[in-house]
Amino acid sequence: MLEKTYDPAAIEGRRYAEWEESGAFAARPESPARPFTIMVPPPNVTGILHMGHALTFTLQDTLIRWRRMEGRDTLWQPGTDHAGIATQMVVERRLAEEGSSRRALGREAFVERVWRWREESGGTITRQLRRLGASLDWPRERFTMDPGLSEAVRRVFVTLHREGLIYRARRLVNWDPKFQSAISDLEVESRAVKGTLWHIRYPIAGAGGEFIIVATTRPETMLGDVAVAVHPADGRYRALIGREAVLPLIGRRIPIIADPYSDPEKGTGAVKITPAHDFNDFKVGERHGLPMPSVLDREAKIRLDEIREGMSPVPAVADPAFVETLAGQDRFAAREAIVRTLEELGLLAKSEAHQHQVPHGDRSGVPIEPLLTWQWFCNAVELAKPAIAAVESGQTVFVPRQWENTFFAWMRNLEPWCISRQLWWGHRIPAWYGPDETIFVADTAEEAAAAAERHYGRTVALRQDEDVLDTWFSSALWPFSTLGWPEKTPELARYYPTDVLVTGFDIIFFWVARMMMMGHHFMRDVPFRTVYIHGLVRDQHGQKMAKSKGNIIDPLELIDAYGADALRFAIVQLTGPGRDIKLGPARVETARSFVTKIWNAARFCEMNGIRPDPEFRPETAKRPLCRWVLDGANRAIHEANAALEAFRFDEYASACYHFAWHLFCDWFLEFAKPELAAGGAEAAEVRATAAHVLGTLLRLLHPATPFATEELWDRLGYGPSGSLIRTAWPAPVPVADAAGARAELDWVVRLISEVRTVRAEMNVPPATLTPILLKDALPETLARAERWREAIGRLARVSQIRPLEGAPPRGVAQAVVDEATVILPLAEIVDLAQERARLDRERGKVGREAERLKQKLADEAFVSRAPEDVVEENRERLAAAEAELARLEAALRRIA
RNA sequence: GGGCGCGUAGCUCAGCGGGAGAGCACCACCUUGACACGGUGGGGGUCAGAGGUUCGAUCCCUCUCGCGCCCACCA
Repeated sequence: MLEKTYDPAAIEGRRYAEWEESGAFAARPESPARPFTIMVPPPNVTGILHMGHALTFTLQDTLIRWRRMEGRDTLWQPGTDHAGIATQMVVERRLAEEGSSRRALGREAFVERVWRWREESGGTITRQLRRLGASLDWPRERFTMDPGLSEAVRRVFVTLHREGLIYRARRLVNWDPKFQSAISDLEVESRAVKGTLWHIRYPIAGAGGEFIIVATTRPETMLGDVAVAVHPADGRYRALIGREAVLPLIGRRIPIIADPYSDPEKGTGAVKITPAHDFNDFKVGERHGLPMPSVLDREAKIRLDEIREGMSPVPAVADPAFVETLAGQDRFAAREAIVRTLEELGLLAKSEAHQHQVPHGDRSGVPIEPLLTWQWFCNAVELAKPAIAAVESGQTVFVPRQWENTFFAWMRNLEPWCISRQLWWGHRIPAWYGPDETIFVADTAEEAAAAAERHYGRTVALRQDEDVLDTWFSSALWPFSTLGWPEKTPELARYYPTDVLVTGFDIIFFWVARMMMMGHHFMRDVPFRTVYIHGLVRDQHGQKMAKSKGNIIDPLELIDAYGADALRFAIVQLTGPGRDIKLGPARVETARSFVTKIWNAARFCEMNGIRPDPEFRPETAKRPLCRWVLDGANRAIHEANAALEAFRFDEYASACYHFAWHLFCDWFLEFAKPELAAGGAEAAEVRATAAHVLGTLLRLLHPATPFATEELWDRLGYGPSGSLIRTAWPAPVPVADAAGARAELDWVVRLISEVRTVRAEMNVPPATLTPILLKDALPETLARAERWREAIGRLARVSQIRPLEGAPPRGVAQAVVDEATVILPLAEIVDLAQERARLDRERGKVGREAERLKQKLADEAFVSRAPEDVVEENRERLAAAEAELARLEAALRRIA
């Protein structure tokens, strides 16, 4: 017999192992079934499960389990990402704790060390995903640095390079001084910083005492200034265009140029141009053919080697000796020293507090430094074109649709994607340099050597590029690299394009867009047909979870406390379209109550000999009760299907919840109790129906709450242990005269509810049974009441049901159900004044409704312009309201 | 600066042109033989505000207010 409450801890581990060992999660490439594929967004290999994972994996697992039960050949492709910067950071931090560093170790030993770290911690997240119940096809697990996937990366790089879509260039890039690596535009985030705007006097050359004042937040970069720009239409400076300014501290003469980049509204309207350290200045420099000296090195310290030549002392303006003291200083220290010196020289006109946006590395948290370096770039603009077209044409659809705008906005404004990183952990760029720096891009060192030999006519020593690729480069290949590309595997042919990608909006650009670019280019087809974008998990107050706020909720703690099913059901319930979800322990606790409720419904069935009956044909059910609950189950199936098809997880959950709790438990099982007690053929049909419907419910719920449903499926004998996961998704069954069954049962439900309401409001003690008298009831209503005497008696605490003959007794409470008035003779219990007030309230409510409808129907404009069916519906409602009103008034007269 | 989203019962959210809903919380009663992680009944909303379109607006349009997010050139 089932325990009184469900104990997830005792069951989950065993059930999961059973599924996994039986191969229940495995794709079946050889099966005739239509495939259904989801690629997991690969979590960081060394990561641990957080709420965001719990959300995304629960939703994916729900879809996968549903489609699997529908008979599709499901492939849910698992794997992990090497997460270049993130993982390197972790290992470097550990080295620092040991008093070592990656430089001390050297490249080879360091990379070795990262692999070891992966061995130690790489299994954590996959273990945690198992606890959540994720039915991933584990034997197919991939890692972005697996040999096969690495080969795919090299093949893509080589191909795109050959096509001119990957190239090496010396460009201004976002440089992260902490990691000492370039990062992409996406890895830069703007942060509001309270800074200072310094107004600096640049003396006009050959004009004693004249200045042009520039405003800057970055005086340390002025060492690399090559011009001062003003707007061509700015009258204030027109006379100065074409003249020269003397660059303070340095003494070099720099031109005053006219360029529309200069904004007369900003600062002083004159802007210093430092092409090597500012993206806009770089463009100005290119337009005007200006030199581009760098004054900051890879650590963002001052370097002077590119500007020494132009330095010369100028009294009261330039001081090369001071500048020399800046060499090797940190950018912020240099800033202070420069400002101090400018002030001493009287060149600081003004300094004002200034709030501005400063780009920071999203992982390092330090201000980004635009730096002129050699890097590898990918022509994202070109690759984006077919991806944009695919979304425009609907080959790939975003759900919710609005995300397509975000996607387009970004895809139509791309810059070249900087794909090289000056890190050690990652895919090393497959490019080799000859003695004269000729580049050989090849899949392997051997091929590069062969190409070099052909090129030079002799064997030469090659040096491989030191850089690795952006992590997202390999992630972009995930939908096909995991399936064996560049080999033409059966999996690739069968499972690409995938069906759905489920992920958060935060990686639409990083990942989704790039998979679409690469998928199109290499597979000539979209990587997925639907992109489902879910929200963020927040804490119960709507705050973003963050370590710094201390509001992190650990999904594993929730699983320990309430069970995986409860966490999963809570997530599914909360996942509506385009909204963040607020999840706290209270929600999960509520979801656990639901799981317990199902458990107890099953326990009731077990106790009452309700067992699955393979002989049972639902379409032959005769009892209205049976046909009614089967019809209810049919509707729940329809609702669940529609909801899941539309990715409405919330509606799927509420369809199950409502049917299970309010229809099956609250009414059906309660009605079933007397029938079961009666025994005989009728009880047998009720039993078989109950078993059938419970089976339907377990199947419907399995995608959301797999563990408890699987346990019950087994314990109640629905199928062999561990088989629910592969059992067919429920289909609606034919129900004879469903409308008739609904009419009958709905009336009974209404009658019982009315009697209960009256009793509660009249404070009739539950222990007191009351008879009810039916006035004006039609013969069929009386027959119906007679048929349901037992259930009504039990559920409404009614001792007997009689038609009212003659005048009602004194001291009654009354309620209207359709054409009949239900009279409860309460004699000494009833408080007449209270009953009058109660009926009066009812009359008021119905009267207001009737009045409203009457007015509406009296409105000529409404009747003539509204659609006929709407008018008709309103007429029917009015008739019903007026009839009820009349009965309520009659009831009031009786006790007046 | 540009764009997107959201303001509906105390809380969390559905609904998005014709009767204001759910879950939780709350109040009252109930330890009734599946379940107190339960049962029954109940109270609670000028659907942010103002205009407009319409026979009719929580729903469509405009504006205002409030909240959140994304993108954007460190003057």
